[in-house]
Amino acid sequence: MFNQKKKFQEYLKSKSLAFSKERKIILDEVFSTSGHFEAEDLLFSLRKKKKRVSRATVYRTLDLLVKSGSVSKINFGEAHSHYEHILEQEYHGHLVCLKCGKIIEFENEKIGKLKNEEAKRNNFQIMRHSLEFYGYCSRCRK
Amino acid sequence: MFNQKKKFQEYLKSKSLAFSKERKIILDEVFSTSGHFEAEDLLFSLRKKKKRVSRATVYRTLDLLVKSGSVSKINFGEAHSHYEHILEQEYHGHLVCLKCGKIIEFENEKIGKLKNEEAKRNNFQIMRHSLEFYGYCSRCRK
DNA sequence: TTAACAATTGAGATTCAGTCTCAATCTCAA
DNA sequence: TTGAGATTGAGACTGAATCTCAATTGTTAA
Ligand SMILES: [Zn+2]
Ligand SMILES: [Zn+2]
Ligand SMILES: [Zn+2]
Ligand SMILES: [Zn+2]
Repeated sequence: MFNQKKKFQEYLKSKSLAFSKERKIILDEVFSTSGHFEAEDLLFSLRKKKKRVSRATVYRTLDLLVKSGSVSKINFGEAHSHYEHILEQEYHGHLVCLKCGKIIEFENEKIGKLKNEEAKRNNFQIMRHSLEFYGYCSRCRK
Repeated sequence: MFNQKKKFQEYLKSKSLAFSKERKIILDEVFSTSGHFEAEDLLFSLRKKKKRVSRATVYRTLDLLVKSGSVSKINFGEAHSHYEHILEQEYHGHLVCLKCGKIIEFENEKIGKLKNEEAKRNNFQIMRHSLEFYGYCSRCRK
């Protein structure tokens, strides 16, 4: 988490981009939330705290965070995206409940094996992955 | 493919829904394309062939196709969705090139093992999955 | 210091995919 | 034949995300 914040700052430096007041506010907010969040949620949390940053800046900064590798953008089959700050876990996926929307995270090193196999087989340089299982959680299956 | 068309018709019957002229046009078009397509592409192909079906009906029918299990909806990190008719391949994923947009399909039974492991571990009933690896294809990596 | 230039921002307009509304039409069983 | 429910198309609408552009801030060179 601490490393990830640093990573973003290094990224900005490497691209000669400023670590502006607004970018700091967003960075801190992102890493103060746990788990997944949506861009609009982030925007409203900031508003509630009277830390006014425009919607455009929120989206722009989230893009930078994604590019820097400290945040990932995920799609759970909805119209909008979700984000999460990247944890140490490298081989991380999600179980998404189709009924209640609950999201369970898992980590499984088989993802790494799969990745290596397919990278080699297809001569592909894999930078990141996205793995979601959709179904019903224990409470929602009848 | 043939089975999948039938599957859709059975689904409609099971829900007392009509296999209307429009639904047939869309079904045929979906299964005449190979690989992935976008809803707007489908709409446009139909227009070119003078088979006029409204945008609303295209989207509505794609939803039905997804529900029937004969088509799947995929997100490759873009704003719009992609669709593909479901093949026999059960454990199927995608390699997406971040530069040229090329999509390579793969099938790997490790996905099945992973699925079973996580289903058991989290007491989850998994209905479907989505697995994408993002990176650079052989032509795009320098 | 100052001038020039580039980066950054916010407000609001715009885009775009997808959904909704609703009146007209179709289907089919009673 | 009637009527309830299913289906459709046109176009209005929505919501997420992006774009525009003028104002502001930061950086560099003279
Ligand atoms: Zn649930
Ligand atoms: Zn996660
Ligand atoms: Zn490529
Ligand atoms: Zn595929």
